[in-house]
Amino acid sequence: MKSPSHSRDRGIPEATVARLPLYLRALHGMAERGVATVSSEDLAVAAGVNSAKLRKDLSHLGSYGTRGVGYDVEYLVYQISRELGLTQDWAVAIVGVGNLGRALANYGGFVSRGFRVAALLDADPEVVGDTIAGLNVEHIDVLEAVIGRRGVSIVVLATPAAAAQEVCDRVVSAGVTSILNFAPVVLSVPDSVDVRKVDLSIELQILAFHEQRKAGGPLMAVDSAVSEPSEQTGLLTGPPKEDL
Amino acid sequence: MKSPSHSRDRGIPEATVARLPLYLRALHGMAERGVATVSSEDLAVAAGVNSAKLRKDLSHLGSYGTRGVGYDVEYLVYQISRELGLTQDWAVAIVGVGNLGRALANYGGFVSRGFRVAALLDADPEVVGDTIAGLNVEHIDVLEAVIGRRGVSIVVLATPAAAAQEVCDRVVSAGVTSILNFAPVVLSVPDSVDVRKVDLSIELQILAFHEQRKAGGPLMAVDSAVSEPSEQTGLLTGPPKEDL
DNA sequence: CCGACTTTGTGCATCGCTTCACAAAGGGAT
DNA sequence: ATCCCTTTGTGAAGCGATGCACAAAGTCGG
Repeated sequence: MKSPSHSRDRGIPEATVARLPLYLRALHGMAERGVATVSSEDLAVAAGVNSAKLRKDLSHLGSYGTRGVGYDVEYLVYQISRELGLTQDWAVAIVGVGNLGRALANYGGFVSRGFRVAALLDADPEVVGDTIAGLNVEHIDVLEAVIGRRGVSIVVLATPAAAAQEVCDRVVSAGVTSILNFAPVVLSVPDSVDVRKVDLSIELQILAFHEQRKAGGPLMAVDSAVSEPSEQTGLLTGPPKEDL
Repeated sequence: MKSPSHSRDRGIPEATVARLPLYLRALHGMAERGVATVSSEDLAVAAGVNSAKLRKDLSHLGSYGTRGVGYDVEYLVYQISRELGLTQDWAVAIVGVGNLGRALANYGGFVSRGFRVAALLDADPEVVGDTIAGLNVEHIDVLEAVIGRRGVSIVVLATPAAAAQEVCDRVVSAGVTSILNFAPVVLSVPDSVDVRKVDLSIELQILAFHEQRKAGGPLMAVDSAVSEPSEQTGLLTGPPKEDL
């Protein structure tokens, strides 16, 4: 399920799927502002893409535009939502209630459309029993039961790196086939399971690469950056845990 | 700087750059376990990629392998680190100290290699003055001063969506050209500025899409999706037009 | 009803990334 | 030194994504 484009994906390219949420967000904003119809050009600008690309993307869903006019905002919202599977409610479980897990649990946009946090799980007895964002934190022991009984189909992994693969295995055994992984490890899963990863340090490193290029190009002076410890930054004590 | 591949990038493709951190992480793990040399095959497995791809990626940095033997782990770590610009220290400022900002500030892997949190900034007087991960939270008013004086070259945006563009503009004016954006908005910046975005809800929506496909495939009852435009769309406002 | 104008949907050329497959290069044994 | 084995580095084919450019299709004013 990792492969770029599926045989029977009804021909919706992966690259298009990745952009649909972007269009959807832009459309929601427009709907709220009372915009009734929008041209591919305007929507493309709002989503930060090329208008030809946008039209081609939308054409994969069907012909939902009107030539000479544009797209009906509400209708398009519905069509994209349906295509993305947001017309139903997805039960999500968050495993690992460290700093990040807490942040995710409190993340409003989570619940907003299509997703519902159905469980918070952690191995640490210290946090089990806490209430976060109105949810009780349960012990990881009940993982399988929770997944089964509450119909969890998407699991968010926010555990320390060391625990991620083990939890992942259990989650997969329990029948979950969609995982969003925040732990900095390469998870190994069967082909039938979809894993998407969000990795802060990778993003920073990519930025650093380009930044270095920029600095080295024009007129690289002194590599500043390290110069002054400046005020209180010097006493950055070791952070609590390796937990993300 | 958004363009996929730069003319004078010394020819390192963007796709390759995005994988180098992955290789680096795998190599660090191996170095810690005392592995001296590694073959492209083994490293590829550890990083979750195809071995031919890995070799081609590494070949963009130079010929650092030994035929018949493999790659020297430590040497390769150094070469990749240098290429990514991790041999210097990058000062990072985190703007927006909500749940996510806090989690990021406490993220250990942050400081570990090449990156140093140099400032935490927020607009809310309630949190300004707090100490998080050993750092004092300062008011957003001093943004420009902090960026200038502490040599901040990478800014992490963890503000609410509504504030993101404004903060972004200020950050860019202050001379920052690398931004990691967690706010769910499309930032508009000059071409010379690199923006990478991390967007939880987009990732979830992509997972939902594939999950829906999986559910609809094997033996889903209804399915719809394919054949006809389906009439139940009526519950949303009427489509601009219908039929054929 | 017509003609000018707008905007969609898409064929096509192009581009960059992936993957295969293999020659070239090194190590080690005899 | 020679042969065999391993593994790298890369030419070339294949594949999907991008963006241009335009015909088709629709709107609107007269």
